[in-house]
Amino acid sequence: MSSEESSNEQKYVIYDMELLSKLIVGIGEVAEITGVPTRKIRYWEEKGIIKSVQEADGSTRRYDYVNIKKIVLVQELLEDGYTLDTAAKKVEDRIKNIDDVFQKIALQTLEPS
DNA sequence: GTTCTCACA
DNA sequence: TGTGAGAA
Repeated sequence: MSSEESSNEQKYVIYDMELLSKLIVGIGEVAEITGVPTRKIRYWEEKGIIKSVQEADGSTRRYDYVNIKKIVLVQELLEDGYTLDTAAKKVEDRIKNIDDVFQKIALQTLEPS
């Protein structure tokens, strides 16, 4: 999705957050789907910019919705010429901002004064 | 298929 | 910043 392939493609929007938050896939599938090689994913994790959730017995890395999203975002920023560190920082900031917004919304709607 | 580490670009 | 290769 480089630039302006805007109109005719109909996209599916997943709005079942409950299900979305439970999507956890292995590194192989993440690599295949996102186009980021497993080697690079491990490298990023080693750098601390993403983290995998580990099941007790298995040794294979598995990634949840948030981290898969990070992988995609970081990759886009890298393609735009950012360094890995700055890309990671921008991703963290964006996620934090979004979290803050929904935190405020949640507080306002769940605890109306 | 996955893991790690060392070395190299 | 990322890969290759070998070994487990």
